[in-house]
Amino acid sequence: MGLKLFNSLTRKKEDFVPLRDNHVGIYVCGVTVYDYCHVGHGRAAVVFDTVFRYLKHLGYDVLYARNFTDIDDKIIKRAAEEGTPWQEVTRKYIAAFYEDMGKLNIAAPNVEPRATGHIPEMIEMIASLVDQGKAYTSDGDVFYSVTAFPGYGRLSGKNPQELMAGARVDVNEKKRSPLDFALWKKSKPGEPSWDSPWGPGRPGWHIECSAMGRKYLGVTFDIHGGGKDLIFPHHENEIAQSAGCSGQPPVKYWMHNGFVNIDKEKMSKSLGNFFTLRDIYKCHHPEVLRLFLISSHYRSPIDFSEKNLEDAEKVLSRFYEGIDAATRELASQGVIAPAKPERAGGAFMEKFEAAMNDDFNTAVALAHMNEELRALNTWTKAPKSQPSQDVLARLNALKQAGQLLGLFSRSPGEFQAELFELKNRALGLDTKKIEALIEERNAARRGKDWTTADRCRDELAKMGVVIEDTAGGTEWKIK
RNA sequence: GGCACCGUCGCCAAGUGGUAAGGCAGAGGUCUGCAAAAUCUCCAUCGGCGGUUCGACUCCGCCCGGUGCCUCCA
Repeated sequence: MGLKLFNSLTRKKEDFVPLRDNHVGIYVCGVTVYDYCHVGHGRAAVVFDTVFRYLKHLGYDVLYARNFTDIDDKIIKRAAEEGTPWQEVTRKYIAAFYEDMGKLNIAAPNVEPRATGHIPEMIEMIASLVDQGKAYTSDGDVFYSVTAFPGYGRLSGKNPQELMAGARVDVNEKKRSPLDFALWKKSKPGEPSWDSPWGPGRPGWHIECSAMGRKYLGVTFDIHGGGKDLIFPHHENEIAQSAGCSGQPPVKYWMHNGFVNIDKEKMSKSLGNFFTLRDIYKCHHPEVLRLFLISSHYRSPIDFSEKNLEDAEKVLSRFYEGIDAATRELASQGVIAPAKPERAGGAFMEKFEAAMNDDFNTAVALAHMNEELRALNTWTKAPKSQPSQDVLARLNALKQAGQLLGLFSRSPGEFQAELFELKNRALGLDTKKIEALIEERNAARRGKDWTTADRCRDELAKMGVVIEDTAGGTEWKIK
């Protein structure tokens, strides 16, 4: 059974068939670099990173492009606010993007084009549209004439007539129709500008994706992704431009991820209810955030809350601990599990792939992983129940599945240490005191002085420390 | 107002025309001096009302409740 994915254009789940044999071209709208990324940006990045990883896992030769919008009104505005050149604004936030997204274990796309690096390509497309009579110039601006494109509204399910009627669009005398959108914007004095056949200016937002998608992936490519909020007008306009230019549909499958909500409301700048990734990282492990983000289907809205992150942390810790315990048990039998799992098979992998093949159903994939973890734990407690080579294969499969989802990027030890660090930042625990208490308790236990032993444990519990007596000694962690 | 989408156990979250995955929390058991961890068992009839059907939570209609898009937005 092959991959099926939901195509926003047809609103149906479709069999995925690449345009060119084994090659897949995928373009995802990145971010406009004028501020720090929030959880919503994180979700989009995680969703398409997971798609990217999984397509490669299926054996496709994937070419993944994700852009940076590094020139637009918001950037110019931010530069003015910060009193810095606009190039400094984009430099700063691109660096922040890599830092924040890197922690989410987002793999690098094959190409990361920037709008400002592709002005000639955009100008060429705009010129072509003007030549074809599908765009017009107006006082130094160039607009796309939406009425010239018969399929307008198909992706977003909108009717141009109705859009026109209910147009709340700004009144702009330069435009022939309120629905027309800018391909090229005349620059005001002091604003960044590029020379063009229509005078100095800068590109409109939509044209960059059309130009860069075409340049790197071809006139028609396989998958175009982005957040649901980009469907209209951004992607609708992109189709109009690209198809208007070439006469060909630019994209075969459109994929859109759902929003991150806070109390059922969309997380957004204007509502002010957003959390930046770097804020989250102050209290939560990035991989916990990633697990949270893939714990529901990518097209559904997902409610961001402290409780949900805590749940995700418990799940992730359980995975790491189970993998760690199984790995140790195997090692004790002289079986060494490789850190990087090889290509795995087996019943579990088949179920995992079936889930992922069903429009990237990560929630079901995780359910299978939980079941497999339970089986693994059962073995760890009773190692004679299965041959260790079989267990090694199962462990490998579980790790591989997790890594396909961008999880298990650390060793169990690293993960525990990072989690400890994070939690201890708030508690500021006195490690020496904890170890002294544990020693006191163990001394009491040796003397069967259970009252003292329990008192020590209660005291530790009050500090937020949980202890665990194992065969190898007493271990402790922060609750 | 127009167009979409959603409403599944206390919480999170899959799913389906033939009687509901998984996680958290909870109850009980095993293990443990006691715990913790792990494991086992238990724990929902799917917003409401009609209809279609041999059979619906899954299809249709209406109602109630919630959200999104229609302006920049992942």
